[in-house]
Amino acid sequence: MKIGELADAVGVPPKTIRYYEEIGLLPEPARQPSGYRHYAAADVARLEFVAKAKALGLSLEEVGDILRASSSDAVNCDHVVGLLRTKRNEIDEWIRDAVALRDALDHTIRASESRLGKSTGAYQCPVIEHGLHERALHAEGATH
Amino acid sequence: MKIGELADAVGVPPKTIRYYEEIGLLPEPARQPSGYRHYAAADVARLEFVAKAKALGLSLEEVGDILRASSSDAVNCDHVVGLLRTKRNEIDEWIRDAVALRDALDHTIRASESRLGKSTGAYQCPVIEHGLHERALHAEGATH
DNA sequence: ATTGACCCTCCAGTCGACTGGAAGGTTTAT
DNA sequence: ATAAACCTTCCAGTCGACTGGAGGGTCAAT
Repeated sequence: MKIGELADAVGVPPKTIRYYEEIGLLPEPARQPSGYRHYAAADVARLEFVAKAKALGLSLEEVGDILRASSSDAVNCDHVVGLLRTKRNEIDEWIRDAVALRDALDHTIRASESRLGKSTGAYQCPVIEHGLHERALHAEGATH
Repeated sequence: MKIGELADAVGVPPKTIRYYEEIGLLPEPARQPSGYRHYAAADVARLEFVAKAKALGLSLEEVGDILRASSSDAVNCDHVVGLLRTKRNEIDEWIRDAVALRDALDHTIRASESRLGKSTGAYQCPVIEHGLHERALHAEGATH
C-alpha cells in the first residue's frame, strides 16, 4: 500500500502521515525500490488508532505515550489506563471551568440587556462597566 | 505611572503590555522625556478589562472587537452583547463535546478495568483493542 | 512519448499569545 | 561614582499540529 492509499483508507492526508512518522508515532515503513513508502495492514490499524485517540481529545504526545506503553512487551497496561484516567480528570476540570464561564457570560448578557443604553462611564458600554468586571472574578483560570 | 508599575498594578508583565500595545489593544501611551511610557488611571482600567475579558475566555482579537465596538461614540452596544452571546454559545458547544468525551473515556476506563490482562490482539492492550476503537466514534469532532 | 497523478525530500510558514535576549539608555539608591 | 534596577527597541524563538511549496523522481494511461 502506498501512502496515498493509506491516507484514503484512514482519512488522514499523506503529509500528516509523514509528519506522524517524523515525530515517531508511526514506525519507518518499508520502501519500494522506487523509494515510495510501503505500508501493510498493521499500519492502517496503528494510524487508525492514532486518529481515533486524537478524536478522543488526546494530544499526539499522549498518543505516543500510549503507543509506547502498549507496544512494550508488557501485557499489563495499568499505565495506559492511568493515562486515560488522568486525561479524564483534566477534561472534567476543564468542563467545570467552562460551565462557570458560560454562567458568567449568561449573567453578563442578562444584566446588560436590562441596562442597555443606560451607560455613564468611560467606555459608554454597560457590558464593560458592569458586566465583565464583577463576573470575571469568578471565572479566573478558565482560560484554556 | 511607568510600565512596571502598571504591570504590578494589574498583574501583567511589561512585555505583555508592550505586546498588547503593538497589536492595538492598548493605545500608544504618552512618553516621558526619557522615552519611558507614561500611563494614567484609564490605562489601568483598560488593561484590567483586557485581563478580565481574557480570563473569561475571550481571545485577544475578541477583546479588541469589544474595545473597538464600545469606544466608538455609540451608546448602543447591541454589538457587544451580540458578541458575548455568540461566545456563550460557542462555549456551550465546547461543554457538550467535552462531556461526551469525558463519558467516552469513563466507558473506556471502566471497560478496560474489567478486562485488564486479557489481551489477545496486536497491541497487547485491551484499552486499544476494545476501548478506544468503538467509543471513539461517538466523540468525533470533540477535538479542540 | 507525453501528460497527469502520484511520490520523494527539505525548508518555511501558519495560528495565538506571548517570552527571551541582545544592546543600549535612564533612574534611584547608596 | 557606581551599581542595581529599571526602561527602550528590535529580532528571534516557543508551543502543537500541521500545511504549503519548491524542485525533483516515478508510474499509469493514452
